[in-house]
Order: sequence, then C-alpha cells, then structure tokens
Amino acid sequence: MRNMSDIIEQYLKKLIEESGTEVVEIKRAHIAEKFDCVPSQLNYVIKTRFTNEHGYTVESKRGGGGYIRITKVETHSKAEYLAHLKQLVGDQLSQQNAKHIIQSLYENEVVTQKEAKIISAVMDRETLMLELPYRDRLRAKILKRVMDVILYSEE
Amino acid sequence: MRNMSDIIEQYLKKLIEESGTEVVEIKRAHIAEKFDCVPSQLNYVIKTRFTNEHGYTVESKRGGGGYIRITKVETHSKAEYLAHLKQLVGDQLSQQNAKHIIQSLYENEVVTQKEAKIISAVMDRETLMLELPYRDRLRAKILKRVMDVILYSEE
DNA sequence: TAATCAAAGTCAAAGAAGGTCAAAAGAGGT
DNA sequence: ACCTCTTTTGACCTTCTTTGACTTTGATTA
Repeated sequence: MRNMSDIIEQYLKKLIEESGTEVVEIKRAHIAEKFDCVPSQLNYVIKTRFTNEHGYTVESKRGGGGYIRITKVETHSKAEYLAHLKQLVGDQLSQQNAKHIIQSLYENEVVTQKEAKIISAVMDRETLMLELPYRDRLRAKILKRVMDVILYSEE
Repeated sequence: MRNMSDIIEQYLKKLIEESGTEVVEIKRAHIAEKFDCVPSQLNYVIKTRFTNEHGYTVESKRGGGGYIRITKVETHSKAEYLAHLKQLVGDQLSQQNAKHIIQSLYENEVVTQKEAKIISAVMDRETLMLELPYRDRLRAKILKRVMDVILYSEE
C-alpha cells in the first residue's frame, strides 16, 4: 500500500469484513493513534472512500462516547441496489462519481471486470466529446440506461 | 541503444518481464532520477512506446503515494478482426450499422450477450440525446473506444 | 444550569505526486 | 546546408494527500 489513506481504507474494510455484520464502529482518535496520523485524516479517508457511491453509509456522534459507524450498504436485491444507484446518479454525473459507481458495481459482482472497463471507456470524457453541462448529463443518461439493461437482461 | 528514451523503454520492459506478472508499478520521479532525466521524459516514453497499439495499458495516480502502472496485455487473434471493424466504422455510424456490428461481435464470441446488450443500449439514439450529424459521430467514437477496451484490456 | 471536558467535523494551506505542452536540441536524409 | 521527425527539457497545471487550527456537538460535573 502506498499511502496512509489507502492503508486506513484497507484496514477499515477488513474490519467490516471480519465483523461479519457489514458494520463497524470506530473511535476516530483511536484509529488516528494506531496509524500515527492526525484524526482529521480519518474524515478524509471516509469522505473519499466510504461514500454512498462506494456503497457505504456513515453515521457518527460527537462528544463523550462519540463514534463513527460505517455500514456497508446491503445489496440484497440487485434491483434495489441498482435503483439506489440510479437515484444517486440523478441527471448529471461527473467522471469521478461514475468511476466510483462502476467500481461499486464491480465489487458487488453486478458487472464483470470487462463490463466495467467497457462502461468506463464509454463514459470517459475523451469519448463523450461534449462540453461540460451536456457531457455530465449524457454520462448520467448512459449509465442509467446501462443499469436498466443490466437489470432487465439477466434472468 | 542510442538515446535515453530507448534505454528507459528497455528498462521498463525488462522490469515487466522480470516481474512475471505482466505488470509493473513505478514512481515517475524515481525512474527519472535513476536515469538522470526530467520526470516528464517518462511521459514521453510511455506515450510513444507503451500505447494500446503496442499492447500496453497504463494507469496512474497523482498526489502522495502516486504511481504509474504499466500492464502488458495479450493481443490475441481478435486484433485483426477488431481493427477491420474499427476501420469499417469510420467517423460516423448509424444505429442500424451499429446493430449489425454488435451482432457480428456477438456471433464471433468477442462479446457476451450481456455485453452486447449494454453496448447496444449505450448507442441507442434514445440514449445519445443528440441531433443527427453529432449523434452518429458520437456513436462511432463510442464503439471504437469499446473495441479498444475489448482488445487491450482482457485478462 | 453553567462550565468543562471529550469527542467528531470543517476547511484551507502546504506537500507530494503525476500530466501537459511547446520550445529547444539532435539525428537522419536529400 | 536544409528539412523533417524524434527526443529532451522545463515551466506551469491538476489531482490527491497530509496536517493543523478552529468549530460544533454531546456528556459530565460543579
């Protein structure tokens, strides 16, 4: 692993996995001490790697006995999961967010790696030769259509 | 070897070979220092010698813990077939022709049925909310990008 | 209840990579 | 010599990460 943020990300994901419950509750200061970084780095890690797009929900509480709770969004039914993501896409979608969503689809085995690469390529700003307000709208449209196809085309 | 770019090219290829994994991850600044050149020379080497056409895929990340990852991809017998289709696509592509091409890809087992459906959906005129000269151009662009991905990203 | 302590949150600056682009320099060919 | 193509360089840009001062919120205690 190359940097602190990646290391902490892996650590938290392992915690979630090991818990067997898709949830983990941490003390920010405690983790910061364990990895010898400032506490706010935890906020950075969470904000960049445990977002909705990535398939996580985060709750927290301040003050004495405070905590940060990270929950992996349940992807029980593929339909719900896709509906959730679709709603998250809205009518505009940046390349960044698109990547996160595709990554999430891949991690949840909704698409194969090859499919993920195809979808990414299509939505790359290089491919969508458009200026900005339109490009993000087209990207959103495309991804939602793809999700529909994924949903209705199998089984 | 007569120039720095060739030397670096050889060096990187040797690294890939020795790794046994078809992948190598480097730090741009580190290599630059090793060969006593400016960092951007690495970009030049990569852009001229590690392209898709050469059978490589390159990913990178900026910022702390950044890297450049070069992956060698097998270029199989599909290469010619896809090159042929790509050339057939040209700069513009109607929905009709797109369908035919995708059908052909499917029949030749270059894509799965699901992949075919995804690609079709993306290129549907409903999805590409554009007026006509542009729509056909975008469709062509997309399909060619998809073909590149199929060709250079496998395994 | 007010004061205090114990978390977590925010935000912006500084730091650490890699990317781009065009000008300058070299190499080969005529 | 002159032209063209490739390589080398460097100034400037964008993206991602780290850090820390300051804020907000919740719990405890006087």
